[in-house]
Amino acid sequence: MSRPTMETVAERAGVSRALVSLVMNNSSKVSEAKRQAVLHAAEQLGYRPNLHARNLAQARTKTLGMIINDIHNPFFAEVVYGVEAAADDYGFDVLILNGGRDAERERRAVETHLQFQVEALILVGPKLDDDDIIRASAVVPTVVVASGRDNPGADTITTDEERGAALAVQHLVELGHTDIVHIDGAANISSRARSRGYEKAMRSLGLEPRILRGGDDEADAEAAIVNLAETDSMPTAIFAFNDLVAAGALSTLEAAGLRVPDDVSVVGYDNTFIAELNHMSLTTVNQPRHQMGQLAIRTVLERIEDDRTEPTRIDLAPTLSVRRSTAPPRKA
Amino acid sequence: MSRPTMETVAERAGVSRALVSLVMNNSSKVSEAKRQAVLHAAEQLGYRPNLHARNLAQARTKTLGMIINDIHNPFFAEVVYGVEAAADDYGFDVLILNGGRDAERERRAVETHLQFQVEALILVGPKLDDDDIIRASAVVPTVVVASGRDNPGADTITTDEERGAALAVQHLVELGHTDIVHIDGAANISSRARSRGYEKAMRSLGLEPRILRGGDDEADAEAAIVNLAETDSMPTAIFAFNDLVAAGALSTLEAAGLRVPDDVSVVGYDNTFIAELNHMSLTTVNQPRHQMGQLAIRTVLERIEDDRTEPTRIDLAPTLSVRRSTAPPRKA
DNA sequence: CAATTGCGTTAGAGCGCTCTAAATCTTACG
DNA sequence: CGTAAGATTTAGAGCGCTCTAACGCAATTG
Repeated sequence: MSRPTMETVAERAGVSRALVSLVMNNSSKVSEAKRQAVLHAAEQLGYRPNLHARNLAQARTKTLGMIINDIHNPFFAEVVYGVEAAADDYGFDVLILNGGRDAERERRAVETHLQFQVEALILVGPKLDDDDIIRASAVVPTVVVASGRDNPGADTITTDEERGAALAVQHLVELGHTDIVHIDGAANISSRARSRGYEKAMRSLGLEPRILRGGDDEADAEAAIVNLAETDSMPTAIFAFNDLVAAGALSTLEAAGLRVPDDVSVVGYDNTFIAELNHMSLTTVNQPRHQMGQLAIRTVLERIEDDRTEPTRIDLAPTLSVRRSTAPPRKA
Repeated sequence: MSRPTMETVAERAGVSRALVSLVMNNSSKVSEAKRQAVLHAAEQLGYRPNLHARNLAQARTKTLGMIINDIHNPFFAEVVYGVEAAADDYGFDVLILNGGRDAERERRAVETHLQFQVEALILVGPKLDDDDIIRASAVVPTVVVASGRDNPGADTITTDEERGAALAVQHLVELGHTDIVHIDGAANISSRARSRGYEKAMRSLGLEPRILRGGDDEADAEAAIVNLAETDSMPTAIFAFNDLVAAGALSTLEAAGLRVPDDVSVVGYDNTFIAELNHMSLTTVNQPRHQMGQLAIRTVLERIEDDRTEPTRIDLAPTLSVRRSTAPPRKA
């Protein structure tokens, strides 16, 4: 009652196993008659090639391993779609493993993928440290997506996050704001670049930067804003580390009786789903996620084919999506 | 320069290939000395067992195939976490494939999983039709999660969506509402059960149901509400098909100058991420997603072990998460 | 008509691993 | 010291597939 094999199909079709193999790989050198016979037999038996056997026999698997930082986070979903679209074009399967925001789990996921003999590894927003990435890329071509730092040994696809932050600042300044506070991402991997971008942009425009410690979600924003309201002066605009922090800012501000954007403008980062909700309508910095996913695949596959050895780094340009959470400051 | 095999390790450690195999499967009948020698050699060579070879040699793969309706949708993420946690306990790997809201892609994903010889299939909110599911479950034990209908041949894990809708109605009625409109999910798979639940609950409380055609996202809600405002009478409460539709209702209502919950109460469904945002704070029906994921694995694995043949159906109880989008109706 | 060509087909080895059965080595006991 | 029992180790077949080399046969050619 076990599954039919090529042998079974061959017998039924009255041909050799090798011929069945040729048909399955639609080789051109099979007579139409035999091809039909084989296909028919396969159909009848519900035959399905065993990928493990095939992968073992060929030296390759035509399979890519992708690890996503956190499947919860819709930011990564778009990248996944880009990856899948491109992989499809090249005829590769993509196996997805969930990192679950945990470096240890990611490490195990890498191990699993390697045991599956994937031909390349795509790490989306990895929690892994440099050593892990070096180790992985020593075994198989590796590309890191959406993680700002340099990834030794691996290809890297990111956006210029400093620039993204600058775009946000620039937009606010153009609206007339001069008192702009940044709530940062604390220990988050992208936090450094975004804060730096904010700070540089402010200074270059002759404005004084003010950075508050935030985090990566709503609750973190609340603390920062309460602090602002109580001990410090309220600015006319806030540039948040990401959309979630911005969402937190929105509700905390409104709870404090301040209106967005009339009293305070708010800018987020990532252009997630949340920012798009009409009810939030958050001005935010956008990263071309789909394109990033596609480029990741192209880069790494081309690396396999041309066996290039030095890693590439591609920095894409972020853009600003202006919505209704920003407006000129209230006239003093 | 190709990867080391068991043979390589065996040679280096001065033992037979079989012994290496025993060590890799940490068998108890290996002397400590040899075990160390083998582990050491493996370490030095960066040896990694080839899963394809292993899967071919054993009759089994210890791998499960999961297909997610849409990786964009955070609703499913929680289910994934439940599935992964449970699969871990049983020592199974879970391979994730993205359905991308497209039946055809899901069909291909099933095919891929079957070729990988997964031991069971977990379909989360599938777009597949009955025939597809019957076909799949004829080949491998299959469990469907979060898809209300009966799935012939497959195990099913859902919540009682009729009951969920009733909870929403009940809550609104307890607050004092009598004029409650439902914006449905149009062709969406869960739409029927939720509308039916709404309708039954209304009637059993002696109230007249009013159902408007919605859809599955924000834009669909807008049309429905505009219609309500222009040609029909505005109710005091709206029960939306899901959180996204509810979010759409929120913004459309506010754009029309109506306040939530002062003028109109709004209830969503699914308790996603969005509902939780402070700024939205949506009262919504919750499904125990994590538990659903866990149960899916238990059910299907137990099915493998006990080789039970008739499919099981588990219906979990939904609960209501009350937040700030609902309140007593304004006194007339 | 024998020799050559080329297409369609097949035999058989081999991919890296597990598993059974058998071989070898220890240890213990009379 | 011989031998049986038990503990380790190994040889070798086989998992389902691909791939190379070779084979059979019809068509072509001198």
